[in-house]
Amino acid sequence: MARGEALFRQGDRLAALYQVRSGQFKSGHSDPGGRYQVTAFPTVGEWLGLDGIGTDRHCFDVVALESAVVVPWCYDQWMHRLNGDATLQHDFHQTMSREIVRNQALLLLLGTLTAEGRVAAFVLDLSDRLCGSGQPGLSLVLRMTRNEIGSYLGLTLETVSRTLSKLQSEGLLGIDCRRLQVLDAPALRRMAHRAA
Amino acid sequence: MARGEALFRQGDRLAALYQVRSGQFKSGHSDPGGRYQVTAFPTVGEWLGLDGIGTDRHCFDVVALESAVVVPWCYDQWMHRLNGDATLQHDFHQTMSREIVRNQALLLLLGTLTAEGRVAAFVLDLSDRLCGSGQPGLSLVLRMTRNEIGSYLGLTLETVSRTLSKLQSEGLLGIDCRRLQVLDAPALRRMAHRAA
DNA sequence: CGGGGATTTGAGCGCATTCAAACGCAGTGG
DNA sequence: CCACTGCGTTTGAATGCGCTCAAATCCCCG
Repeated sequence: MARGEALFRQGDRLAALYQVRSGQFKSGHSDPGGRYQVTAFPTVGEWLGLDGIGTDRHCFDVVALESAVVVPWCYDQWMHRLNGDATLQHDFHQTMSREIVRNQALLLLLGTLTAEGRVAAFVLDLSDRLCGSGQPGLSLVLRMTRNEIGSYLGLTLETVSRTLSKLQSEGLLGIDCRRLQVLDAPALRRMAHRAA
Repeated sequence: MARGEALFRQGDRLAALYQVRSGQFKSGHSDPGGRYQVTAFPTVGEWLGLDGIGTDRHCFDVVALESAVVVPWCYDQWMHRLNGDATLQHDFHQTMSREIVRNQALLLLLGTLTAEGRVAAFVLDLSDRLCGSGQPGLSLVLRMTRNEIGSYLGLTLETVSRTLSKLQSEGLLGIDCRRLQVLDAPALRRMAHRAA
């Protein structure tokens, strides 16, 4: 699918679950007041659409941030397969459970960290998921805007920009607009784990 | 189980899933830095222990805030039952999915609302879950401390206290230490949906 | 090469936090 | 019965972090 294209939209009926083969996505939600918040940046290996099982309708949008490939699994067929395969069923439950845990980690982040800690955690998380366990100096491309990052972290786009600049001036990471490299993962990790 | 007793603790091996029959609980997580954050206040009807499926170990503590009753389901037996019953399996998936969605709603809350909006949302959520759809004037008992509420909402205990006092002085709710009643649900709802 | 969105940077402000003190209440022991 | 202690709550004052408003610059893309 192409950059900017939606895999599904909030309110769509649940048709299939998807597994990401390549590409970065954003998953978001707009509330009654009309504002929009990014709730995740899914990427390779993750499942999309799990939010729709609860009510048969999707609660979030999922949009591709670059050209991407996903494998669709028709929901009914998938359930039928699970029902005959205890191992696959267990794997699937583990996936959903981990999704719950992942969100709770994010809650902790939003509830306790300063802007610096949030951005550090975001950078580490993204580099882990895109490059495997943070090899220092490895460069990656941020497909999302500062605004989207801010929405995800509960910050304004200006604060995100300022914080990235600050972390760069301290030598913890290199950043050239969308291109980013982690230089001092341990220091970032310390920020991400420290209290507000 | 008695007030203050733990159903399970972070790191415990997953033995069973539990359904709450009565009582209020808190679910929390302590991070490497040693700080503790409340991530939910489960109550009647909710499932406990779903976080443990992903890794076979629980990622959170669950502690009773008052004497409570839960129904345990041995995990292996439960999985076996699911495997032969497509309807039950679907119900269970819906439960897990809703858990995911619930957390994302909380993310939105922490990411976008002011202290006032957060407290309003908390009060409404709690009264909905304890009393059914907010009947005005109905009084309920907060089993958790201001500190626990603040931890859950990403605020300090002082801010929670101040905000509750303010909402009371505006006539939106009545509060006498642990006893609380919703007086103007629509106004609270507006606060909880308004932007920061 | 021009246009528009994204990004960076600055200045001032406001909300929530931090620090601090006083009060209420339950449990305990003299 | 009352002082004493500990914990939870309330309230006040001052600080500071992140937001708002604003302007300049960069970069992608047509």
